[in-house]
Amino acid sequence: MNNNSNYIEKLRNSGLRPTRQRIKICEALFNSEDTFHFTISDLTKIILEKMNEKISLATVYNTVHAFKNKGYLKEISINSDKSYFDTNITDHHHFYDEDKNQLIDAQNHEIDSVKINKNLTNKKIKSVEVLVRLASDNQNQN
Amino acid sequence: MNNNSNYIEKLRNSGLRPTRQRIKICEALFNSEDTFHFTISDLTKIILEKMNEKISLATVYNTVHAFKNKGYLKEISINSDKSYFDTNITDHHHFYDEDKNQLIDAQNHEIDSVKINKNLTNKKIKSVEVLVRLASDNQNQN
DNA sequence: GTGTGTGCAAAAGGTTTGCAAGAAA
DNA sequence: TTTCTTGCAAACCTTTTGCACACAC
Repeated sequence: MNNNSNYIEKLRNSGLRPTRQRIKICEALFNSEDTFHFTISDLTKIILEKMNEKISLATVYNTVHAFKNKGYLKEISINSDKSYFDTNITDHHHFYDEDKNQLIDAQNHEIDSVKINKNLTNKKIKSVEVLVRLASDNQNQN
Repeated sequence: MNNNSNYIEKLRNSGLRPTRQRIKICEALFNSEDTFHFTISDLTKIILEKMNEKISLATVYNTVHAFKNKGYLKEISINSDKSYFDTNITDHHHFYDEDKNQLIDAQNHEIDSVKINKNLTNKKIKSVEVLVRLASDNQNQN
């Protein structure tokens, strides 16, 4: 795993000291090819159970918010239960399966880009987020 | 204000007993022509300050959720701070002004309907929500 | 009278904060 | 040695819950 030297550099370049905890969190978040969604408690659990390391909640919050501010993570609004974060920082939309409580990245072709026809004087569009909620089709149950 | 008899009927038709508290909450929410957005604490404050009536938090939560389940209110996801509700229950999208922390209903023509190109076996689309985040344009500040 | 709704206070959950001890520069 | 970071516990806020009392029917 010489990824760690990349993380150290990445952190340093962002003005964040490469501490043991932050490097672990980088490993948990960015070692996989696949992007994924998580809550703070998911992440804490992953680090504790899969990586055998205990990082205090305050530090996890701290680091996740720092990463979000640096643009390494995106926050997603699904409901007000908790905050969900996404390691996929490209512009993309989401499907939310309400039966399985599962958030799914939409592929580019699955949701056409949204046209905004509004006069935005002195304002700019920061983001356009589409959330498509899905539920089982009762007319066609099985 | 003979609106109250409408509210009483509306409540009764929904299987909700028309209590003093529920009628007050109806007045607070539905007396105006204009739709609006609110949090539970907003609503509690409005009832307390503008209508001089104290309704316990538990009852406000209770009633707002009952109204949401009956389809008289919609819940909106902006962030995970708190739940926002909308008295506009038609299909519509939102702009969120991050400078003013203000949520604005999009007019139908302002956001074109979103095309979903996904194979949804045994699933149906429950809702499509677009949230456009706005911020001040720094290239054109004033 | 019976069943539902209300109000209070306590509890629960997620998130933030203050501060002393520890690590990085 | 200076500055930033961590960890813990306490605090905070929103939301939910349990239960006795009150109200609608």
